Amino acid sequence: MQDAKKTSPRKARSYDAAQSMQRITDAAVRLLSQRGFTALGVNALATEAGVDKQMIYYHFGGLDGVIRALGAQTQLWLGAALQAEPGEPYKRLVQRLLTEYAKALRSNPLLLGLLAWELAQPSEVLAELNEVRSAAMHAWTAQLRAVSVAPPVEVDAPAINALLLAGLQHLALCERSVGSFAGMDLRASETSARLARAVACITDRTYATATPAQQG
Amino acid sequence: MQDAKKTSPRKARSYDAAQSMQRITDAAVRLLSQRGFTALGVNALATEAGVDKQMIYYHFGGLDGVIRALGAQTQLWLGAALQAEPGEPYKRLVQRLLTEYAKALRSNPLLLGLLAWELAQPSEVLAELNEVRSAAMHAWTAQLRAVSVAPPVEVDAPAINALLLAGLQHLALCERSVGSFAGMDLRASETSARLARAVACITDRTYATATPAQQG
DNA sequence: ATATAATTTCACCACTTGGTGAATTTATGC
DNA sequence: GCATAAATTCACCAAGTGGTGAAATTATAT
Repeated sequence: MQDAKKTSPRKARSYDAAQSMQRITDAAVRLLSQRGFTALGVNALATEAGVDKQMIYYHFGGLDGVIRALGAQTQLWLGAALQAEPGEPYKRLVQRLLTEYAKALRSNPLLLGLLAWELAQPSEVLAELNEVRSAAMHAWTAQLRAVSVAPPVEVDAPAINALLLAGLQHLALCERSVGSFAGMDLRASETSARLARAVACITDRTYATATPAQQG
Repeated sequence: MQDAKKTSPRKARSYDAAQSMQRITDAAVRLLSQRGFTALGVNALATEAGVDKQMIYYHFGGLDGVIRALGAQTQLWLGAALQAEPGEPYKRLVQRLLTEYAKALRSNPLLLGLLAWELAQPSEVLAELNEVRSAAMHAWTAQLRAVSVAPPVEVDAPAINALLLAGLQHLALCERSVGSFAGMDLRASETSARLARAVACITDRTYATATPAQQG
């Protein structure tokens, strides 16, 4: 009975700060991605983590600290997995980016929870996270712009891309909450493919710079 | 002093059910559009309305009843102000629709509050409102389809329109909460014009059916 | 005028919320 | 082994939550 402590010395410590913090952040992720930000209170979080709520104040200084830790721990803004290929035309690059972003977003319930939270209740902590996220995205697009080809000049590429990005983000949020938008069943199996094709179609035609050689 | 009751018989009734209900729904609109749905509790609503909270249960049966009344009272889904002009090409029609929708949405904080609420906390009552709203929108597009020209067949118009609509809606939500999206300052004066132009550009090029006569 | 129904207010309930002081238990350095 | 610090638990607080029963007030019909 009591030899369990010796067989696994790494796990069976009763007073382990790191483990407690991990439990708390894990529970926060669970609550936020499954039940939304309204369920993320001090009491509920402590209960979900199986820990006294005082631990939240002791280790993180409060709920805000947990949120910040969440941002530091998880990669909320998509890793730099997306790279520009050498001679890739701008329109195809944007298309690939958007569809990849949509896919990544749909499989990241934590980020979706944070985004919904920010839309409903803007706060300083969430603004911090947003700051970091958008800064990363900015740097990433800048690095992209340096490497890849230039966008067409005759259109307002930033506005267009923002609009499409916002659309995909909104549809991801709707899929998770209501499940549909404007009559489209977002949880249907073919929907994501339809949207990907729509993105492709839009980028293809909108970023078609006075094509030197007409094809198809 | 006591003649005030006789001078304005319509207003100075102390026990007026209609007036109480109006006060409550008005207060609900105020709270929801200004402070978000987390501020819309039974107690806060009663206080804001200057009425005992029992009135909420007596007249509406609870908070849900107030929400339903909100949906019935206000026109949440844009009046039928948008009509298709006789020979208007599809792409211009869609463009006009989208920009009008964006404009109307931006000036309707109540609807924005409800949308944000639904994204964060899907509930039955909100689903009802959403149902009504999307049904109205569906009927409206159907009537539109009957009157106006047909959309191009070579593209998935519903998906494209949904994506653009979702983008505008998301940007409206972001404008109200964080104020920016993807590095764009949504509260800047020229932003709405930029977005309108982006929409015009996208629809113009995406819905350009093998144009019979090239102009411009 | 008066009885009755509609409307409003008051007082209270159990429960949850975020937050804190103090005691208790475990780890750690000497 | 022992003092000290770190980590955890417990007990409690004031304030706020949704909700209800019953009394009090006002309108209305007779």
